Amino acid sequence: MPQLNGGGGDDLGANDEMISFKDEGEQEEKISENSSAERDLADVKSSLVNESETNQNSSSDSEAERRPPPRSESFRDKTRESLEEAAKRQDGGLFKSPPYPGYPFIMIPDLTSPYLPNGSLSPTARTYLQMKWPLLDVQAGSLQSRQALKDARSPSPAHIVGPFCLEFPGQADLSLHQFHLSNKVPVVQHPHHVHPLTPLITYSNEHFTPGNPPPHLQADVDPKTGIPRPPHPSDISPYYPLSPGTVGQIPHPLGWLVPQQGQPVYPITTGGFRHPYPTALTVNASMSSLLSSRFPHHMVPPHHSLHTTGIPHPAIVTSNVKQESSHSDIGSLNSSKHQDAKKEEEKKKQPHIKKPLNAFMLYMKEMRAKVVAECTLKESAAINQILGRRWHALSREEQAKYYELARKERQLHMQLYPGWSARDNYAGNYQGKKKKRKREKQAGEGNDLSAPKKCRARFGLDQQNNWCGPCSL
DNA sequence: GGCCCTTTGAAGAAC
DNA sequence: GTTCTTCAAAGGGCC
Repeated sequence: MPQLNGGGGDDLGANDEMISFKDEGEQEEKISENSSAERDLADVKSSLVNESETNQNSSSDSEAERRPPPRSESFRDKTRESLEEAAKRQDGGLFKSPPYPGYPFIMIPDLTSPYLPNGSLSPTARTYLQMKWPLLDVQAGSLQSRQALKDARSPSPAHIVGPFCLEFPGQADLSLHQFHLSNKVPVVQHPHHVHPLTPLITYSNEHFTPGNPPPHLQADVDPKTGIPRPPHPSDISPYYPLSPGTVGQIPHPLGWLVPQQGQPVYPITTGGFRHPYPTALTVNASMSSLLSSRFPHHMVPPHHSLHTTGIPHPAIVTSNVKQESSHSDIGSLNSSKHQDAKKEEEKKKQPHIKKPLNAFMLYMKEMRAKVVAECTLKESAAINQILGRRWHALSREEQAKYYELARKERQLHMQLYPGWSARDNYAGNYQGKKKKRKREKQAGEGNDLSAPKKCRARFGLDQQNNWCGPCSL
C-alpha cells in the first residue's frame, strides 16, 4: 500500500492543498482504463457468481491474481506529463507543479488566498471558490456580487458540477477531477439526505437553497429552525491565513471537501470529548456560541445531536434512548441504580462523532455509484468486493490521492475534535448502535462442535498439546 | 429493528 | 513491536 510522506503518518504541518485534475488527454487514457476496469468488473461479477456458487477453497482469488499487471513507468510518466501540462493550462498562476516527482497532485498554493500579486482574485480561483466554498466572499465583501453569486447558483443539484462540467466537457462518470472539484467528497455524510444524482454529496441542498443568504451574513438563519447560524466552525482553522475580503471567513482546510452548503465537515458538539478544553483550536469572538462545546456537557444545555446551527447534524448520531422504560422503572430502582441509569442515559445521549473516513472509504463513496450503475448488483457486500479489487487495481498515484484525502480528513477531524478517540466509538463507550462483535461470533464458532475437528485435523491426535482450549475439552 | 455481509485502512487494545 | 479488534460506508438480506 502506498504510504504518503514516507509513511510518516499525519503531518499536521502539511497544509498544501493537493488537487488532482485530469485533462482531456488523460481522459482518453481514462476511457481505456475504464474499459479495462469494466472488463475487470465483468470478471469480478462472474467470479463473484462463481465464488458464490462454488466452494471458496480455491486460491484463484489470490492477491497476485487479482492485481493487474504492474503499469509501465511510461504510462505513469505520460500521465504525469499530461497532468502537469493540464495544470499549466488551467491557470497560469494558480497551480504549480507537484512538489515531488511521481506524485500526481497539482498544488494549489493556497486556495484560501487565491489572489494574484496585485491583490485581485484569480478568475479561475474565483470560479473555484464559488464552487468549492460557496459561502466564501469571493468578491471581497460585495453584497451585490454575493447576491449575484447566490442567484447564479441553480437550485438544481446540477449546479454542483456546473462550471467544472464546462471545464471538463464530456466527462460523464465520476472521475477524480469531479470527485475533487465538485465537493462530492463527504467527510461525513448525511444519512438521510443522499443526493439522488450523486451519492457523494454530503449534505442536503435544502439547507443551502438559492434563497438562503450566505451564512456569513447576519441574515444567516436556518430555514428550518429560524435560528441564526453561527459562523462555520472551519473559521477557526489555523492552516489558512486570512486573505483580503475573507476576514472572519477562513475557509476550511478541506475547503474543497466541504459540502456546498457550507456546513461543517465535522460538527462541534457539546459532548463526547474526553478533554473538555482542547487547545488545538483557536476560538475567535464569533465562535463564542461554540464555547459550550468547550465545557463538559453537563454545563451546557443538552443539544445532543443538534449542530450549533440548531439543526441536527448528520455527523452526529445520537442514540435512541428509550427514556420511557427507564422512567417507568424508576419506582423499582433504588437510588444508586437510578443514578447509574441516569449516568448511562447521559452517556447514551452523547453525540456520536464518527471516525474519519480512510482512503478506501473515500474511494468507495466515490465509486460505489459508478459500480452500481455498471452492474446489476445491489448488495453492498458484493459491491464492496468489486470496489476492493478495483482499489487494488488502482495505480499508486491514484491511490495516493485518496490517501492524501484521508490524511487531510484525519487532520481536520483532529482539529475539530482534539479529544476524540476512536475508542470513544467502541461499543463499550458508545451505547447507540451496538453491533455484535464479530470476534465474539468467531469465538463462538470456536466453541461449536466443528472446532475440535479443526484442531484434530490440523494437529492430529498425537499433538493434542497444540489443540486449543475448547478442542482439548 | 437491528445485525450481517464485504471491503481496506486507521487506531486502540492486548500481548 | 506485533497481533488482534473495532469502526468507518453502503444497502440488500436475513432473523
